Amino acid sequence: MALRHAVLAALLDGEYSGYQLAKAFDIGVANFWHALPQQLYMELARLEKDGLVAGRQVIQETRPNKRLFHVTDAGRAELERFAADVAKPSFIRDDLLVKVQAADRIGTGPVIEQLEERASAAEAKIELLGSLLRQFRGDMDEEEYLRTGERVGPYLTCLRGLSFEEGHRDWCLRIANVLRERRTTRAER
Amino acid sequence: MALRHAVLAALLDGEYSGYQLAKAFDIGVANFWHALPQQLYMELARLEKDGLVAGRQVIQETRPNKRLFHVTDAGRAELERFAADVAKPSFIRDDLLVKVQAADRIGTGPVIEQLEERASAAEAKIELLGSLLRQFRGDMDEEEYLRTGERVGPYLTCLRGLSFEEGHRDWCLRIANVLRERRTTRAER
DNA sequence: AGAGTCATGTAAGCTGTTACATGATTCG
DNA sequence: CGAATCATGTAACAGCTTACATGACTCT
Repeated sequence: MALRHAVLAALLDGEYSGYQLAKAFDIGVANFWHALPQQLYMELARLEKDGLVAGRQVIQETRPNKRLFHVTDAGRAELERFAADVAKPSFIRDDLLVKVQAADRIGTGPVIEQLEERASAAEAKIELLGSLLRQFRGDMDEEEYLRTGERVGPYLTCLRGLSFEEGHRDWCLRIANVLRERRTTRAER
Repeated sequence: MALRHAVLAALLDGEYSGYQLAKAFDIGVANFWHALPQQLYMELARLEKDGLVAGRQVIQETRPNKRLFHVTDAGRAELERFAADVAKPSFIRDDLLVKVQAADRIGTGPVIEQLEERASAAEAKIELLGSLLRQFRGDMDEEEYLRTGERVGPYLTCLRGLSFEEGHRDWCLRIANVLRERRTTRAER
């Protein structure tokens, strides 16, 4: 059970509905965990049953009703326990890298295109994370915020996301160039 | 079915047994896909049944017998098809980042320790990848190898792995320092 | 003598994805 | 008027992890 702790950690800063959580898992939380909305609804139900989160119904008139969840003391204790035991190594799974591994044994055209699309997507995410980080730290500069800010957890994970996306973008562009040049060279032979 | 293509891509460069593949999935292939040996044995059986790989028995005297697999023409065609259709976005799942997200709401001691262990592990992987890359390119320098080398796919994915590990190491060390300084500051209050 | 490597699998259980299901409101 | 947003779930299926099972050889 691993999604469980990601949900608890994401829910530490206030009340969220399943729907809002799903959006968080698409932006900031995506830097350390990926999950689909269906999974979140199921996990929230399980967490509530186990007493690690509690929800309250909010009746809305112009919108469907929703349930807002927060972490209970038992939930915080569970996170504490989780933080202390050994972490599994992180792992990557990426279709595009599989394609690159095969790149010079198959047609490179579509792979080059996808590398460039990925680079654009990474660029967009970089900008998104940049503004998220600016929002977090307000008027402070980064060093000051990291020393004195109230809540730095989400800031730190976004920093990792930012560096990941930058590395990803640079690699995609470089590899796209390498493959394109190799294609030209071959065509000339 | 996603592991399937990772196995095909890893198997492009010759014959491997399940056991050898498992080791590859622990080093170079780990840069784009993670899988346990059990999964590989199962996947190889399925791939063989579907005619995408073929295996031949090798009888050994001082070692248990083994089966060496290679990609068939049908397998190569399947990879080609795979490379052309849209790639799912890559995603990360990392326990340690979950802990960092929660960091200033729980005890940071164990998290700092784990960050430093991770940094060492990343460092070890960086060295491993460095020597792998040197082995690949022989006497050539990187640019020359990327322009003229016979088979650059595995080199390119290792480059991504290298940059990922470097980013990971740097982040771990920086975050460990940030959390440690915040702890000291709090203790002084 | 004990640990590690070589070598291959099965089975149970847990996790994650895809497809299905519904329906009002708001924005362009 | 169509698309996106808000809002929550169920069910079937596919994929992954953990535990079990075996056994010889080599290195320290």
